[in-house]
Amino acid sequence: MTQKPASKSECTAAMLPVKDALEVLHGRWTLPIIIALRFGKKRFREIAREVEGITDKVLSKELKELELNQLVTRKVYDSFPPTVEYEITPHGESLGAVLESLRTWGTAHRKKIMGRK
Amino acid sequence: MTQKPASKSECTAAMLPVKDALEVLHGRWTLPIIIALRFGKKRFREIAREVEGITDKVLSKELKELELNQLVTRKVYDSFPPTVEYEITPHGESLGAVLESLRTWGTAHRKKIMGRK
DNA sequence: GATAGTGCTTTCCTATAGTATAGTGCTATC
DNA sequence: GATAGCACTATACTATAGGAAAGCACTATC
Repeated sequence: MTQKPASKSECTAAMLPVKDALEVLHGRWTLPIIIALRFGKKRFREIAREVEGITDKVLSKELKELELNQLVTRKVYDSFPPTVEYEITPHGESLGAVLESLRTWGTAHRKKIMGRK
Repeated sequence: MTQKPASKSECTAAMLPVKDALEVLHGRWTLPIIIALRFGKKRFREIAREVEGITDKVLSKELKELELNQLVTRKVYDSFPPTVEYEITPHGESLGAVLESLRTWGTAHRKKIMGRK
């Protein structure tokens, strides 16, 4: 699909939203967290346990970012030991299609590059 | 779409290829380069001019990575002033669908977060 | 009354990505 | 014969992501 003469503005326009999306998905932890939450709402400690290797500091930071991006909501029940629930938003759920296409391509890529598995 | 009990292995399996795909797409420059090449084969200097801000060193490194990932091919014509042509492979082209879904989601995200534009 | 669990925050440190700048061997042009 | 273009490579720096470890206010349990 080799197209038109390719002006700079065309490239930029084509790229901006893609860049936005990738900025949301980038880091090492964003994805594992989102995927964990796609299986149902969870508390801080639960996420920390499921996303192995992450430190509290980083998890806390990532969750803040996800909240800013309106991908998850944070509900605080101020009970005796603090209870905070994180839940994915509809907007977060809408990442499903993106994840699916990444998964499809990633699978093909993996076969291509690594031969198998 | 809140699903099953969510075992660790399920999450991992769901994630691996997605992670692979994101690893290919990550960095600041990969995408601009790929998009530039989707408009047609180009020489080193042409890419350098189109992807503004990139330095030669980084471009050279990124192109090597893309070649390793079999997303672009490198053809050297050993003429008087060196001529090297980079062209996207079919596998590289197959990123189109991914890019498209990233673009779609990114557009929605942009509207949601920034209010407009 | 010591211990453990909760959801964080703080400090300090390292690794990696990216930047800036210059240089190389060669040629064609002025 | 100076300059500029080509496709790189080299060196040395900065910025950002993330890691390790501890602390905090609080409570329920032993």
